[in-house]
Amino acid sequence: MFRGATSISLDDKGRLAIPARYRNLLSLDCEGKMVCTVDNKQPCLLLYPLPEWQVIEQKLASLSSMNPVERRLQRLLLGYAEDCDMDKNGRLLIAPPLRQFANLTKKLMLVGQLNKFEIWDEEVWQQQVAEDIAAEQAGDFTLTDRLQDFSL
Amino acid sequence: MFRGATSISLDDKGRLAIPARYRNLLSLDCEGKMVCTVDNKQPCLLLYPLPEWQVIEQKLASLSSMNPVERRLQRLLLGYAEDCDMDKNGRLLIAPPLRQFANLTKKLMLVGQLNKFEIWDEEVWQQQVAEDIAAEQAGDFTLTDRLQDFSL
DNA sequence: TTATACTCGTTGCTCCACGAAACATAGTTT
DNA sequence: AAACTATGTTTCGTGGAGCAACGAGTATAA
Repeated sequence: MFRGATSISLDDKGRLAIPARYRNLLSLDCEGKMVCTVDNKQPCLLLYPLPEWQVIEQKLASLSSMNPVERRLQRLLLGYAEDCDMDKNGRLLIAPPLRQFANLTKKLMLVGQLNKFEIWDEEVWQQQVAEDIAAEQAGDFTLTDRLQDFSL
Repeated sequence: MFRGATSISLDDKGRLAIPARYRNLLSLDCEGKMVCTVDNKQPCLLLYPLPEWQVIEQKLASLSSMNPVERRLQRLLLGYAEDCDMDKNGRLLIAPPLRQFANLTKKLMLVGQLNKFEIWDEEVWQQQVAEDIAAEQAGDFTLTDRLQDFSL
């Protein structure tokens, strides 16, 4: 699956060129069809190959639109969701609302996260990483059940 | 199904041009026949393809007209419901009472929510989204059972 | 170590499709 | 019959998709 972080620049139309090393896999996996939406906790975008996205959509569909909290999640994730298809040059267009949400300007980071990518503005990404490292090294976390059994 | 938010302007007759990418699906799904009504929780409109609406109508019919809360829901949704058919140019007319309910003026947002669309005045939508994001990022929510297992 | 070839990322340009607004026609009501 | 409303048509402008070329960085070989 997808790993690694790449620095990429948007062109003046807001298009993002997928690194060559991911293109074959994406063509096979989903014919270049992907869905981009926002992360509900962080100022970054999430980019799913279509099959992966459909799983998410299923989950969202099962939420109750009468419950305000669940409705809010639906509104955010579905409202921002956009189909993004790779063009013949391996690029995809990021819609203006999404760019605005993640503060994307010129340089961004495309970060492989197994079944999806995260898309960060490069500056925001640098900051985020710095904070994460500081927190880990300070031992600033509460051990959850799942981390108990986690060995690297 | 339907996803993504699009900014659209009403023409001076109160007509709304459905984005081209939805038109084929809508033609196949319901021959352009849709039903528009109000949302009971938010100042926005709900736009259902006819088959989807018929499901809703069934559910509404099954509510008790003796229970004041259920009765009120029936009155609102059924009272405002209007048939909206796409014309030959992929546009549909929003009746004045509906426009008034959602404060629609010139610019609106058409938001795909799986089996239906939401229609918001653009300014109101911006505000709503800003609130939703703030609430999510602040961790300001009560975990429901369904959200416990929700992973993106 | 240096030179050459190739791949990949970036940018500029052109063409076409879609959306917005204005205009035109038909139908209805008083 | 006149005016108003609803529906259909046309035109224009903007923005997105495709195409091509340039440049930087890397690998390979002499």
